[in-house]
Amino acid sequence: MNDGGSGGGRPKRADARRNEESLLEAAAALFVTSGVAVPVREVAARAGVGTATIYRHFPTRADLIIAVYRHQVEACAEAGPALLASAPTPYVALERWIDRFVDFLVTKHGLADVLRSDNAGFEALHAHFLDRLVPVCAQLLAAAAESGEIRSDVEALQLMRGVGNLCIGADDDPRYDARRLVALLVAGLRHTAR
Amino acid sequence: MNDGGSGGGRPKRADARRNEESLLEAAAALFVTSGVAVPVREVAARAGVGTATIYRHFPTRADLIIAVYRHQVEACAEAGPALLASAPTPYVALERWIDRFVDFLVTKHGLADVLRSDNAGFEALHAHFLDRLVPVCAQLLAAAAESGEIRSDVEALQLMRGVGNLCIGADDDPRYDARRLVALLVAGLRHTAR
DNA sequence: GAGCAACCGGAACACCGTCCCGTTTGACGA
DNA sequence: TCGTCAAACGGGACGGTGTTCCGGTTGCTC
Repeated sequence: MNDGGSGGGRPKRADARRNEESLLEAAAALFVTSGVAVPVREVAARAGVGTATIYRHFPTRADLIIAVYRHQVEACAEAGPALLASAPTPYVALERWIDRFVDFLVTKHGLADVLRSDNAGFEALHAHFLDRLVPVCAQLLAAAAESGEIRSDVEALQLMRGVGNLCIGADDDPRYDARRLVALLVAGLRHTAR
Repeated sequence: MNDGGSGGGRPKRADARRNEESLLEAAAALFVTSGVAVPVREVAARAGVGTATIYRHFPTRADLIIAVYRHQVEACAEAGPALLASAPTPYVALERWIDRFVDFLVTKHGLADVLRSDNAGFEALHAHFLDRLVPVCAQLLAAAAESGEIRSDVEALQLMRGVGNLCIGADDDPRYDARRLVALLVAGLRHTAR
């Protein structure tokens, strides 16, 4: 999104890059304490910039969220093939990868809440996250299907959205165990006992 | 909540009852077209009353939603025992009842979106809906567990919330099939093939 | 028909996201 | 080193939404 200044065509101004960094830092901190829906003004205030600046760097809230969690999503995506290689069976790899994805969602207050919506301007967020992760999930699903462990008529996108939805509200109600329900959902993929 | 006037202690004034009716009617209509998150002013305007009036009758949005859907929730609750009696096995009854619950959620735009939140003032809504439906669900679960069809370590509250969550955003994305995922979740309750 | 309390409507307030405009400041060439 | 100018900035203005307050109105009762 930005370039350090070495190669590119039109390097950003130094203060602009500094502000972008400040905003990312402030957002990351506030996301932890107040959730991803924290008011724009708060992020701007904490970063020591004006409200307009945040829009200049991150036109929508989704852009900010993407930027903050980009590397974590990347790590999750890369974990897919690794798990497939290391786990005893593809199904186990799928289980573990989904578990990791759940971890990612649950530890970010309210991330799942916002991941769901298509209607808002969150399509960008949706697009980025899913574009990166759905293929990984699809690979795991295909492997597990081919090994005969699970049914083959469920698409990765569906599964991911289902998992995402199940994680909504997971962190503000101790009686609700998202991980448990996700495990149930994944178990539902297996061929039923008959 | 109100009394027609026959039995009770302190009958409401006629205009108040008229307004409450108007509000319910307006809300029901707008919920269908604009979802349950329709602005308060719109409901008030359509009912031909002031904004304060809506707060007088329904202090929170949850109260309004409860009032609008009260009889449908009731019908759903009553369907539980009926299905248990008519279905071939308790598990099938559970399947059908859950399906009915999903119908209820999906046909109301955005109802599930709001059903999830504990943080807001939606606890009342949560409380009412769940208080009424969880016991029914628990009964079905217990019956299916006793007949040996499903595992017995999943609580009704968990299942209901999971189903509710899976229904979020079901009506604004044709590629997302909540019913399908819920079926998967319910299938996950069965004992795994080994 | 009069009095009173319940009730009403709309304006006022608070909060949030978004956009605009006058000002500042970093980068670069002279 | 210094002047120039576009990029970037900040804070305030705007529109929309939920919530509350207050003066006026209206139904009920005696």
